[in-house]
Amino acid sequence: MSKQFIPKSTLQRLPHYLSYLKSLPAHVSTISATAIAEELGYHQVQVRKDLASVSSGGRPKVGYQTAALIYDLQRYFGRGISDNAVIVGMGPLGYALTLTCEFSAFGFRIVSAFDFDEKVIGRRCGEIEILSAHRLYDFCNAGGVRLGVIATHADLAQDVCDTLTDSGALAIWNFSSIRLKVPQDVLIFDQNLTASLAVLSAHLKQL
Amino acid sequence: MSKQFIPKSTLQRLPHYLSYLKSLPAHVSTISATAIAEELGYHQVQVRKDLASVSSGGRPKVGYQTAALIYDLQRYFGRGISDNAVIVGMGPLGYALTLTCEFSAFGFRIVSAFDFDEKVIGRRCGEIEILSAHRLYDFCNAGGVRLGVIATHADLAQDVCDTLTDSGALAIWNFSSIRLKVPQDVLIFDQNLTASLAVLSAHLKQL
DNA sequence: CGTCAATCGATATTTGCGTATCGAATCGAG
DNA sequence: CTCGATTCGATACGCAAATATCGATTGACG
Repeated sequence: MSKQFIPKSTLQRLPHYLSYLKSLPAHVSTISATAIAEELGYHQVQVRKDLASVSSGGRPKVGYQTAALIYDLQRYFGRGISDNAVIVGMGPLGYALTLTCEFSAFGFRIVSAFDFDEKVIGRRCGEIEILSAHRLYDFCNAGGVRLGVIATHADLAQDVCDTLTDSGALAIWNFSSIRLKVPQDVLIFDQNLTASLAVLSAHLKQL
Repeated sequence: MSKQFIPKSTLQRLPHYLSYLKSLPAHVSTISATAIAEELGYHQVQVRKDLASVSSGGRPKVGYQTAALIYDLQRYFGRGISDNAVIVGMGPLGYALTLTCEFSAFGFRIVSAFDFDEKVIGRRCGEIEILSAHRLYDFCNAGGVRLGVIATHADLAQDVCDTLTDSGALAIWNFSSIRLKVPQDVLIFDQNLTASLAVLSAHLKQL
């Protein structure tokens, strides 16, 4: 188990391991990297490396202890105090994200949602109340919000982003189609659906 | 302009160039790679390489012709006949994707949406009719569907995927959290929101 | 007309990540 | 107890993409 830097690509695979391990029947107490790789379509060496970064190792000829792996993975993601998060832009996409993403499994707590549209302000999305986006700055400043999810239109995204980072947000999950400018210490994670369509489109055209 | 293989990472940046160029005032007739890189936060060499893959080059001391670049980019994505696409799983996420993704800008046409839930079958999402997922196979077979968007729960995803590929789909845009197994010639593009949360969570924890 | 600065495009170099290889450890069978 | 099969983990290699470097071209200006 190395507590150091874990590459992004590894981090993205870890949830796959976790959900796969949890899907195993209870009597499977150990599992080999070979078996995991086979099932998930990864390379066995990659599986060993990935698991080594969060867990304390397996035994030759036996494999890894399923329960210990699950424990280590869950601890890695869930550990520590929950990070407060807000979501801005409660159109269909913001609405869907709020309802379907498992924020809590990764140590996040959605504390509020914001929108500019008077028609949705005051309504609820699940347990979350939708507030006016004009209250965003004050709210974040007071609540120690660390993650901001941006699901607004492109033309509002940079403003919202500035508000979030100015009020102390340290990471932005950006669903808008533009590149956000942020201070150096803020992590931007782009989830640009437009870019994905570009890849798919190009792939089909060049067949 | 190289008509050859364009790497995935480049393809994902191309839409950014396009939307930035379109946002420029009309009187900006030429622009340098340096300026674009500055604005979008890329490296200038990377911008030149990226643009070289779809456009026919700029001139030293002047830069690229804005209009020509926009034309080339749009032609690259929009060219050819529209590819038919279907979306399966009309929960909040499928609903949001259908309404907000600019499928048409990338040569896709959403021909239908599917769900397993009797309560939503028969309803409409924008101009799209929601059909029973049991009709998926026949529909795709008849309609020459090339792209399938999977926004179902994880436990249904593999079944849906099999149906899609069996009926001729060549690319899958996968929003479920599991790894799909597909024939070799089918492209899977994973848009795993869970994996993104993992990266964000890990980043905040290791501060 | 000649010089300088800006910019492009081609060719290295570097870096990050995936993959292969190999020795060491462990368990089971004979 | 010994041998062989399996699996782990460390090191070495390879590839693809990002970045650096450099010469070539163009326009501006004196």
